[in-house]
Amino acid sequence: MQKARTAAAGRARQRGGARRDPEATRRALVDAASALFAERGFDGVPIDEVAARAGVNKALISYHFGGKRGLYVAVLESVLRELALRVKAVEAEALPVPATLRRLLEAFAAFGRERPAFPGLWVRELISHGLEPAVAPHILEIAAVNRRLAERGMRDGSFRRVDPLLFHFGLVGCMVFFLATDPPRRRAASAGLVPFAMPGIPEFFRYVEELTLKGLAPLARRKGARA
Amino acid sequence: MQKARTAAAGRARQRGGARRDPEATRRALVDAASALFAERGFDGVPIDEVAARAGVNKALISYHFGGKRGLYVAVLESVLRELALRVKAVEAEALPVPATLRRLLEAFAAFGRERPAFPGLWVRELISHGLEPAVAPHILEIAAVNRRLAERGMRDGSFRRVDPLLFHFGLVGCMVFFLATDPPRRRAASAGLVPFAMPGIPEFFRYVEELTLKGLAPLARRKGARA
DNA sequence: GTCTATAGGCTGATAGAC
DNA sequence: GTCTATCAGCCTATAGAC
Repeated sequence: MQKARTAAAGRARQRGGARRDPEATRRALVDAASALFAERGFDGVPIDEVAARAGVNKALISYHFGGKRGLYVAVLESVLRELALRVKAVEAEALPVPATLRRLLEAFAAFGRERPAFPGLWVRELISHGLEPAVAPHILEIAAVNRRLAERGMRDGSFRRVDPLLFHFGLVGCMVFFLATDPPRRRAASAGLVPFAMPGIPEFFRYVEELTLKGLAPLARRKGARA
Repeated sequence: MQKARTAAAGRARQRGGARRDPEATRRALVDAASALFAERGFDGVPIDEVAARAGVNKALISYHFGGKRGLYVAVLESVLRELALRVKAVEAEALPVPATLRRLLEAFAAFGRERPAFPGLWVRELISHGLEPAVAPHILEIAAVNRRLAERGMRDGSFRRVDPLLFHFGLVGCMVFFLATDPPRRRAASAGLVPFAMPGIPEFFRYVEELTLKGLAPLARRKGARA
């Protein structure tokens, strides 16, 4: 929890009207909302609680973000921006295709590890409200990285002919779904609802990596195609 | 929409107290709720509306299902039961492994076509509330079918060594995620938020089939391994 | 079993002082 | 920019008549 900073900021501004640094207020709100929404979803969190955790007044949510939904979108936007950044960083490493694929998987896995509740938040948003225009650019950037990877793979002989868009959706679909359902899967396992051990994220991601590499390999096998 | 039947039932019982067939009431409620929840999610639908659409009084929801949440669970249970039934029917066909895989994909695709909003409903539920004990058996049955398929594939040489559970999650993860996000993807495309044509369900499912078959094929290629 | 009517809780938003 | 106070809306659950 990065709650310490937030609470301190709240205390610092505790009394009095127009104090200072509206940007800090916005950030405190986004941080608090980020944690809370991730845990319980949009409908599960009253704005009073967000304001309390941020150490600011709830009226400020309307003032700065135009309402609860506006704050929510700001949260999504900030997190997805960061993910897109990481994905682009992987592309910039300019490694061979199989290594890039692995680094991409790792980037998503790391993201899921650091913010375990966010993939679920994102999937719910996508299903419930569709692609929010404010976050669309980040999503498109990620898709573009994946598509370029597929194209490069076809060019250099790592992959056979494949639709880059299908490649993209297959890859992120698997990953995001698994990450989003990991917390509930873990809970179901602990609750004894399931008669087997649930696979973990690293295990599953390794499977996806292997499946992708082998499934897209050209018919004539290449020396470097092993996982 | 199967609304005709529902509305008729409602009209038929329109006036008076204790009328007849409580089972019909329950079914009308589940049908109405199924459509409404699928469209707008649990929080998006007031029970008044469900009752109105079912042509019964809203108090009956508490009476028969113990509240809104109980009705919701009944909806999930009924739909997942049907999906599990279809999946088991595919297994009972006892076709060769690649054909079974294809029929499984088809069963999911058909399900998504007939109830386009349900995959989204299910994913949201999974993420928000975890695996509801009432539906867990159906989910486990589906997983079991997939696991047995993987095991059979390894036995008869269609597949190389693979963890059946990873196989299951990879397969349903891809499918369910794609189905759940298909409606919003389509909307995003119509809204011009995206600079390319979105792939359709049949296209994507064919890709998954091919990727799975080739990705899991033993190193020594087999004659029947082509899609 | 079904319906009517009502209560009670909670929530998001704003008006207006500082 | 920030805070206090308040409002109006909506939703679920139930008591009780038929």
